[in-house]
Amino acid sequence: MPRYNPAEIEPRWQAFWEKDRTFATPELPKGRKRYVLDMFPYPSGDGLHVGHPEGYTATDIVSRFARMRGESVLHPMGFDAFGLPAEEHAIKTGEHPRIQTQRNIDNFTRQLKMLGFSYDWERVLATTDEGYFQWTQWIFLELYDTWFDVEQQKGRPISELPIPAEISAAGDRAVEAYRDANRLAYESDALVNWCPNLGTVLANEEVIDGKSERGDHPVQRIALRQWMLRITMYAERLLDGLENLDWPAGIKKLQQDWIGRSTGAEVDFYVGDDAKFQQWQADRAKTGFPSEAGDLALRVYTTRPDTLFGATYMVVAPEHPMVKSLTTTEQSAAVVAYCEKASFKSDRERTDGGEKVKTGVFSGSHAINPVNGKPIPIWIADYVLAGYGTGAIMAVPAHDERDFAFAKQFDLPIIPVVDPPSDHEQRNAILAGDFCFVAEGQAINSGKFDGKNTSEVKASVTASLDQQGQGGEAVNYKLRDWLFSRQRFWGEPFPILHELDADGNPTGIKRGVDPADLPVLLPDLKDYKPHGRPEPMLAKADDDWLYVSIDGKRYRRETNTMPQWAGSCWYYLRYIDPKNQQALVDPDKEKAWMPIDLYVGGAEHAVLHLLYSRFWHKVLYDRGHVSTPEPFGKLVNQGMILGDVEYSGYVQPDGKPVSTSDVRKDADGNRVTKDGVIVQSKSIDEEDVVKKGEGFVLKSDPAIKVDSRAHKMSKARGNVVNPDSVVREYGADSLRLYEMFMGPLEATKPWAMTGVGGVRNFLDRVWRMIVDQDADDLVLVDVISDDACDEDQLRVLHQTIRKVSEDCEALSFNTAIAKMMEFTNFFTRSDKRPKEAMLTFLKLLSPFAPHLCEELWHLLGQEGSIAKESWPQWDEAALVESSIEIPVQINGKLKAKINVSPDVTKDQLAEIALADEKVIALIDGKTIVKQIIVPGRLVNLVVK
RNA sequence: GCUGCUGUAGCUCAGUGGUAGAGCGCCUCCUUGGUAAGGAUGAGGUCAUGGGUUCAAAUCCCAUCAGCAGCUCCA
Repeated sequence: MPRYNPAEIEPRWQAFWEKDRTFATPELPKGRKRYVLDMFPYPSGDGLHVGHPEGYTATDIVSRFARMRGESVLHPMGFDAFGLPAEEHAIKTGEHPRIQTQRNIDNFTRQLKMLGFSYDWERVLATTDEGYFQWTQWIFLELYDTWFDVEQQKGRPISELPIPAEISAAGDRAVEAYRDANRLAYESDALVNWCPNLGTVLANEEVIDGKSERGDHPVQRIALRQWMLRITMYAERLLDGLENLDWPAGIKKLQQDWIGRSTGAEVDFYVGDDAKFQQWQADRAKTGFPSEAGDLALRVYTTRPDTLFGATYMVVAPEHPMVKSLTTTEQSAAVVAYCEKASFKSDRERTDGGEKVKTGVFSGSHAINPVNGKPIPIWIADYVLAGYGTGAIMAVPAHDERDFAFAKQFDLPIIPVVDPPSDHEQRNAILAGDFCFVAEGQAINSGKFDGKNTSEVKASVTASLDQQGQGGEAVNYKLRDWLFSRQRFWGEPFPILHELDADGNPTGIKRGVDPADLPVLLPDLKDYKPHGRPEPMLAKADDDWLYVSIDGKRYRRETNTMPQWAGSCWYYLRYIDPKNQQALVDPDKEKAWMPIDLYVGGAEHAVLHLLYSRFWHKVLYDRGHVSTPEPFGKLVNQGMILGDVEYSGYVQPDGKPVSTSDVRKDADGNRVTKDGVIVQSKSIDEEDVVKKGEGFVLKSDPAIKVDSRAHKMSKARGNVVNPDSVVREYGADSLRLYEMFMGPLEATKPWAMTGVGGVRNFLDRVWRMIVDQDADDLVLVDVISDDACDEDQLRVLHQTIRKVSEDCEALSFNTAIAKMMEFTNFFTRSDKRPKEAMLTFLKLLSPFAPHLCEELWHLLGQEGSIAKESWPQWDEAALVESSIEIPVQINGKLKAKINVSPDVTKDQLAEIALADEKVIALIDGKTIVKQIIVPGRLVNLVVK
């Protein structure tokens, strides 16, 4: 009884592929190349979940398909293995994170191999490998050695940075400081989440609502010395580069929005002694608009310079450097208190403070509006962010929602300066200053600009400010420099040394570790518990590690570590040449394999990983280490896999069910009925519900509507599906096939275990199409023959070849599978199954269900791996049917069908249609007004 | 609030102006000493709703409704 038994077949073929090195990649491609990449996983302790194999199966099918078409395919896998969970585990158990990490990698590897993916396992890497992070550190040194030439829009070696004469004159220290201020990797003070109770610095994701995730302790924001990467210099190129990428439009837009380019003007508002305003203006007219505003002016950035006449007050961020100098003695106490309070709020609290009630405090001083010489008050408020633009704004309450809300709150004047279109519903309210209008219109209350439209006024105001040296055009980006250091143990150490003076204090001079001395390994620690000080974990290391002497000078190692993003920024390059000890990648190999032809991963990496990688890649490109300006040519996001559909309804405290249509959310977030009775959510068995109209209702009471939806898989909900158990019950080929059959790759879709059973049935059917499972031995069914296909079989076969080929290219795997199911249904009904057709079919199915196909391929007497066979070609001639059915419509409605040869002409078709009995009856006594005849498609008669 | 995506059979989805389809599930019947088995039939659709364009609309246009996802003080 030789039944289909994946548990026996699958491990056997996996062992064969490994021994045979079936999927070993050539060092250099022969002929056409295809680089197919999965976003590599973080090897968590939970192992794979069913979301992982979705993308992995898709890329595996593409890779196997491309190989069979004669292409050289690079299809590697690795592990993004630095990360917080391993460190948390180390803190708890004292076990080195490397041990736990390796255990998890081993488990992931086992699971991935169990699924039969055709990775070239000889290229596997982990970001935690010393031979890997050596080059991560090397790239950091390259960033450290690079400055961005704005003129050329290009990163260049720091040795080529032009040094201004006054800096050279000030000596070597000044030159070095100038260089440091221009490097792509630089140090700066930045706010971190310091938790005094835990005695450690926390990552943003470890902080929830201002409390630590672990222990619920308060978290403070304190400034700490940090490494930053000057990604902002590449903003324009990161934006431009998106244009030619074959990426989902949504991801491109997310990146564009994240970069957030806006154009407007910078304007200086005089804040000095009133008496000297005219003198200042005259000076400015002579010198022009300086690069720094100086002490006498407050510089703002605005995208609406046309509304300058409506600026009735100014706001600076609490962190703005001029807060102190702008604050008067009387206001001092209030301002200090306000700023301190703001400093305890995280960015999140400041930006999503519930109802968005504006807070602020008056500084006591005034600025002079450059367009009309009028003094306006300067406020300090945290709705203005220090990090965007200049950290200060001119407030135009009539035409900006936030300024409007603030002006209402603090009773500040509102002057409309843009007249909305005359048909605007709120026009009178806007002109009265009672309503905010943010769109474009005609200038009013704006002196000589009155009557002009917004874009004209923008241009003329900017030009006139420029002439007076009080403003200029400016471009701004939302994108911020990348905070690149973490105060953690389990990350790449920075290859940087800080020079110490005779007393052991830092001199401020730094040097990179000599590339020959890389990698800088992590120190051995006795334990991984936080040391309780707001500084990095590596400061716990022994002096042996911490201090270095070079040429008689003493240095202390940098103790920050790199963030998890670092290793994932360039791993795709290392796969090309994973064992190279001379370079991060051999240039010839890099040229031959890059760019990546298909990159598949989750949409959660839409912005950060993909933007950071592109940034590093562009720096490497500028410095001549890679040959393509962009790394990822085509990107596809696989959709999320949700848990099985669940039904739920609401019940009152007495157990009485309530229809979901009668349940609302009250102010406290409770679910209540119309009468205010709080109800409980209750899950309902699938058998107790029935479909009615749009939704589902209780079988027992159709008036009660219930919710039906699939939820995200989570441990808490208990709906996580484990690939190990699916493979055990159904086999890897069934899991692979089901993941692809669920729906389009990009769609979010619910898991249904019955569906896995469905595709398993299909594979069983494929098995029985070829194997006689009723025989005692493993023999073929007797209907397998050496005859040729008949016409219908040939057509079905070639239709299938075409559909599967086209769908594999287009990543529409679900429809390809549906077609193969049809093929199987057709041929199992057939009592003559030509062997040639079976072999061709197995080749088509082999990228999807490789184990089963290898097995059947051999049972049909073939040698070698089916993975090495060439992909079938379809024959157009075989697709044509000898007779086709043509619909005949009367007035656009289908009334009859006629059978004709596919190549009949228009006239013949009309003749045949008009001779049809049904048609004759239907048009009897009527006049044919018009005949629409499309050969091969239809006949439509318009009659009266 | 803004943006994007999606509404076709019980479920998951094909179908880009011309006959409403597939797979799974379901019903009924048959076969079966290897049974979460196989075979054969069949039912099931206001193509979310309303309007428009057209000889003809699931498909194009407008509006509405519903669901999902993401973003949100960026001056």
